[in-house]
Amino acid sequence: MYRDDMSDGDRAHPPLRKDAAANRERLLRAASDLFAERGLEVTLNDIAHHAGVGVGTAYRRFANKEEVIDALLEERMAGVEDVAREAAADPDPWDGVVHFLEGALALQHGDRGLAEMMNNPVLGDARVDEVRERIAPIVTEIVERAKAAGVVRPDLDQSDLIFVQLALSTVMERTQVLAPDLYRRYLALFLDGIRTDRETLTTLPTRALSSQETHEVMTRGRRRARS
Amino acid sequence: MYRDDMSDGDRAHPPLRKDAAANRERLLRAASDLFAERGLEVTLNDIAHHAGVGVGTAYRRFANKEEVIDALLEERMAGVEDVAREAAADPDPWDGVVHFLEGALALQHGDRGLAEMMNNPVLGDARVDEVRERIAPIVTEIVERAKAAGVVRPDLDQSDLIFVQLALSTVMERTQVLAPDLYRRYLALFLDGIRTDRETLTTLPTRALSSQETHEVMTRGRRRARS
DNA sequence: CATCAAGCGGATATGGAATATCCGCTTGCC
DNA sequence: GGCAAGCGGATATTCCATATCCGCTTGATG
Repeated sequence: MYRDDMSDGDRAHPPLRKDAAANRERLLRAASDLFAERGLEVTLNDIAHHAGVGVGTAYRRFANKEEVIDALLEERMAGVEDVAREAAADPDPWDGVVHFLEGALALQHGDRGLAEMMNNPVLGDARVDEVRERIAPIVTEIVERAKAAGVVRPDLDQSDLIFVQLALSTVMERTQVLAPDLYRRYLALFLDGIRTDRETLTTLPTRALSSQETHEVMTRGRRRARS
Repeated sequence: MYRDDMSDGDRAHPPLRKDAAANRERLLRAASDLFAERGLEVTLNDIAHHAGVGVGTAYRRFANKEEVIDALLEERMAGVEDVAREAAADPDPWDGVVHFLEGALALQHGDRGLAEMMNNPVLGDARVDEVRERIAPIVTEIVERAKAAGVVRPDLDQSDLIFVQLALSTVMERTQVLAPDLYRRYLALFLDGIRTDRETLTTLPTRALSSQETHEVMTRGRRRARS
């Protein structure tokens, strides 16, 4: 199985006219912005508008939204893979674990679309799944190495990092506006729960939210009602 | 005996005919089932069908879905309040903390609608908010008591229980089908991160998911695509 | 047991939102 | 200068949830 040899969408088509190619780029950049900012729910019409081109142009270049997502987000997921590799390569096994979680979450922090992609089993099916499968063994390696070094509890499992990441991403999403870094507080708590070194407590990196703020976060959601 | 004048929702209405009152009950029971099972996204039409009555009947009794939700879920939220009170009354301050988290999550575990209600700031506005405000001080008490007793880390905050609950509810929802109890594993990890007693590790209550299972969970979501 | 308002069912109208197309006009390219 | 390629964006299409309407049925009442 080889990677797509042609640089990008050119395939067997006659090359795009200069203006058309430029518009394609503007569309991709607009999509990138919007996905990061608002998540994958933006419409192709939104993207066209944001790019300053007509809807028709958008639909002439991309059959549908998934095609745009695929074009953009496989590369983003590959970024997660890089983080995992870096983490696995970290000389200190414990730092590796921390590095992976912090890195993966930081990426999602800057890109809501990526977060949705990673944590929702919905869009951008095939290619993203493939990346996920490439990442899994690296995570296993990170965890096994830390266990072997005795720095994490022996009953920790590779899948635990995935689910903790999932859990924290929810906190992240929900507090993104009011307290964008709050998720790091809970990451720290979790890390203190998996370390073998039980002597010291990590200093929590973020202050907790006040009652008032908590109430606001749990109350004013921006996620649209289904109804 | 008869003549239950304005005891509940009747207001200034003449009392319902016997069959109509029965249907109203069936509708509420059906709604309760469906909310618990499928969450708040079910339609009033769904509810009517499940209750074995026509759609018209449903709309004659309830102006819209929110009215049904309000009728049912304020009481469910009150259940959470009870759990908080029990927890605050637990003789052991540490057990109180555990009790609250386990209890709140267990309630959500059996009722998807309740989970959505608690964690989504969307539907059933006014009354649920009010309950939330009644719960907040109890949670504060639980946490403060535990801190005073020295059983949890001093930098723990009342709001932390809320956000941990939020984080875990995501795991719970995502694994409900394949591994309904998995969330308890992560609850245990968090608890180990919160305790002051750093000598022992809690035995994790649930086995971790295999790679295969993890992949399945992260892949086959049932949450509808926005697209 | 006759009467009739209250209640019922469910086909269907309404509304809204996202997706996708069409067509008259413009523009890069040879 | 000619014309295929490209463009804009109004609009058709699809889908789905919400809500209504109306001819038929039924419980309550005298």
